[in-house]
Amino acid sequence: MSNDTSTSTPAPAAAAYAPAEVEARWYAAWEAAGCFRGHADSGRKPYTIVIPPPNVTGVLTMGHVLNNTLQDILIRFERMRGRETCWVPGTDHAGIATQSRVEHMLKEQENLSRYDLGRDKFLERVWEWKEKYGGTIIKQLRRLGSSCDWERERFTLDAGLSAAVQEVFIRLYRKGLIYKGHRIINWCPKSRTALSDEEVIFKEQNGKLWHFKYPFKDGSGQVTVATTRPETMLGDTAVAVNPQDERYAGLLGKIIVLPLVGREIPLIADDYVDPAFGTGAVKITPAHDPNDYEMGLRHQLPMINIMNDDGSMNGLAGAAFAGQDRYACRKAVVARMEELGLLDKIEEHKNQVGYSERGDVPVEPRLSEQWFVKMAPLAAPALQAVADGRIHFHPDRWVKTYRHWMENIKDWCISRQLWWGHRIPAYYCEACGEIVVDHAAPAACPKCGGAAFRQDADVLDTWFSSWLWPFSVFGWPQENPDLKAFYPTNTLVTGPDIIFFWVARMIMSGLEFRGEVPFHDVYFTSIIRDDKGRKLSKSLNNSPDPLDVIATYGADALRFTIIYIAPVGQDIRYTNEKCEIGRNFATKLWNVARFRQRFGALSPDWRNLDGLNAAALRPDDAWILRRADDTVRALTGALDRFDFHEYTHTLYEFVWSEFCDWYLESAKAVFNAGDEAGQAAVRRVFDHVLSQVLRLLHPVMPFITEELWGQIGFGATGEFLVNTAWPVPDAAGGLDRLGATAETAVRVREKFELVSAIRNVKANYKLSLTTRVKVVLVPADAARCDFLRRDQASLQALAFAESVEVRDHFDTAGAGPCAAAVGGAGTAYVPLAGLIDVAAETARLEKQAGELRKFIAGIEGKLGNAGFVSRAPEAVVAGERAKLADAQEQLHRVTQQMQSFA
RNA sequence: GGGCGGUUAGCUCAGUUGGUUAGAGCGGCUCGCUUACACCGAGCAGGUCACAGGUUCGAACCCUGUACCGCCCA
Repeated sequence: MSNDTSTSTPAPAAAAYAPAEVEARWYAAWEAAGCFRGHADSGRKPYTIVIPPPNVTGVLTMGHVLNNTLQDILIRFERMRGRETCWVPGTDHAGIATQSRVEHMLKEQENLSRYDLGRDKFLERVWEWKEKYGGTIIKQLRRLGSSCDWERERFTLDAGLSAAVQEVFIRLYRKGLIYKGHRIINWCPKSRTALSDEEVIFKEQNGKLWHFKYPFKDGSGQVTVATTRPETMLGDTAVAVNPQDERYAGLLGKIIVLPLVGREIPLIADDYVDPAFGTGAVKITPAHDPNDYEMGLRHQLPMINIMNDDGSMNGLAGAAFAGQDRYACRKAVVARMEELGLLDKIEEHKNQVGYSERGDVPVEPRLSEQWFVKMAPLAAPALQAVADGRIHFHPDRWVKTYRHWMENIKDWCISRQLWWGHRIPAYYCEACGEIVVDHAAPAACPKCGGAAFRQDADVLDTWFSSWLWPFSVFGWPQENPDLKAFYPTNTLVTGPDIIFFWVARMIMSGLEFRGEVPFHDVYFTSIIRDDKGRKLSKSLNNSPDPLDVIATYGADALRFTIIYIAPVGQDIRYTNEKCEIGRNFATKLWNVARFRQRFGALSPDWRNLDGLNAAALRPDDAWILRRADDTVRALTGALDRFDFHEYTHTLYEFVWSEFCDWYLESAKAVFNAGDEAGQAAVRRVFDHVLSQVLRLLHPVMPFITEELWGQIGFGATGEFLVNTAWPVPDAAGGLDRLGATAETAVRVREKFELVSAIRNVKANYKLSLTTRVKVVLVPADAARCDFLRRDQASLQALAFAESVEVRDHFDTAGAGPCAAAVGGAGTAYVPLAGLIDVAAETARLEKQAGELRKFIAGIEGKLGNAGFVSRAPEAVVAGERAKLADAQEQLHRVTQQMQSFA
């Protein structure tokens, strides 16, 4: 851009596109103009997406880039198609992550723990932190170009969303679907809270299997048990064997004296025990293992919890071990057992150890009183909604994963021993202990009349608010126009890693509380990996910062690249250098615009082809119009099918390999030499197609397309490409009437192939592309002859020919040695006086002849097969015959040419 | 142990209901400043489609099995 006002000719735009300034300018303009706002009352058909709320402690990652680019593509596409789009952004409060972050900060900066501050003061500090740092990722999403409706930004701890959480808890409690119970749950000793099953990540470890001898009380011997967790023996209340196991048949019912503890425990039989594992005898610790817990219930065994909430041993573990960390205790137990001669042996053993997702320490299964959601009744309708197609998954194989989980669903532990989150709306009567679940503590206890209540100290799992997101963001439980207009939402874009955490639960809550599915389509994204196929992680230091990438390549380039390289349904291997794909493409586009601007103002009638007639169009014009139309069709279909790969690849191919490589070059012939009428016609076609390209490209590259749309002048002042209509394919045969038929397209393509053959001849003689040569063109037949004669100027320009003469015959004998480019459309003779190397030329033709012969042999093989001729569809057989005739004819021309050298 | 994906050019990946001379980008080689673009253009090379069977007139594509890699669930 030039600031020079003294001259009317602006300085030429730079050859390379510089995204930074353009991106900042347009995003601000869009937002200021309210382009992204969804209006519940517009009367237009809504299209809604709710963002998978990123963690409020989070920063933008490449995963977010992919996920949000996909959502933005859909939103921008549907907006251009005239839908009332609403993309709701926001963040979740991330209970454990946020609380730990602030606790860590307090410790570092003020040497305070949350207990030092107390609950209320601590929560004030967390809110302060949230206000200060919690908006990071939201700001970063703007840099990416995400066209979210920012006025609807939500946070899971907002008053409205908190009201929804409370309402849901109360309703489910009253319905009997939420209960409080003593269960074995997953305990994170680092965060000191219960976790749900989904928050446990199993890692394979090289552990050990310790074999301990447990003596019988009667002195008649002993039983050897094998365990991976020796410290838990302090809580053993039985030893179990399989009832079918003959080794132990006579020993059942014997009493064992538990070493180190002295407790008397029985030898029992239970089908659950696998006789093949270890010694076939298993120590049973009901308070510290889910399977043992079940067995404990079946056999009414005592359940002894031997650990504190931080993973250290408590008094029930015995005085010798109390206070020790669980792993220190493990060593101590083994050492003591060895001293006592009760350690039989130690084996190497690979096992799966559950880790806390957030705390990254081994989870301790622990008997504990928690709140649960009874899931089976919620799962049934959710299963049905996916089974009967009210919700579609893409790729649809995820349905199996979903179904398997839903059919084996377990109750959901929703209470967390944290302070940051939605406090459980349960009140306990101080007098009698009665539980009252309500919006507030009652005035009097319904049971004893007592007036003193204490609220449950715990908060709810963050996902217990996220699962309401598709309707809580619109104000539920208040009925209002937003909710009515925008729920159910249309499409959810998310990673398959949270299919259980979030997707499945949203479907359940949507059906339970709204009686309607929360969305109709779920698109599961790829997972981004580095070039070695490793997951991106902080510890590997292989996570590129998207903001750095945007600074280097531009947001459009990043967006385009990440979609372009995403394989269909597979993980992405990403490196920053791949963004060159998008950057180069943006530059290409930028230069198309620069090229166009050199040849006059925008055609006034670029919007459509009305009033054009076939006679005014060159074959090349007809070809590009037809190809553009094909492209509109293909891209619309691709986006409808969530085929983002096809969308970007088809677009790239069309713009680069057809519009730029051929049409633009062909247009030069007219722009540089044609008459005014001819130039106007080509400008109009060029502009029409370019307008389609910019619109088609806008969903994935919003910034540069908006910039060029404005620069070229497609939009009136104040009009945004964002709000411009998506191109529609030709419906009424308009293109056919302009001669832009499929047949024309084939003929033009054939002509281009001939041009390539001529260029090949030049390259073979080390002549530069632009070296002017004479070309004598002999078309393959009369129809092609007519066709090629229609526009020799294009042929001449594309081939960089000094002249092109179209003849029905060429006597090579008279003209002397001559190179020949043989293509389907005909033979192009290139007399290269003094340059012809007969041996090289023969070799080149011989190679082509070899290829043709191989091809012919293949087809002859097929056609010689009686089965093929009689069974294959007629059209296929006819097609093969046509190809054969064509190839034979070409081969004839090639061999003839070789003979001319003889 | 159960389930799901993958195996196509040196690398990363396409390949629509079985009929293509199996494609693209990057990388490689040879030319080239042709006033849109060297973040470019032209040309070229490069693949027994993991393996073994089967179905079919015809298989990268469908079926069975095997091997290896990855993910999810127990």
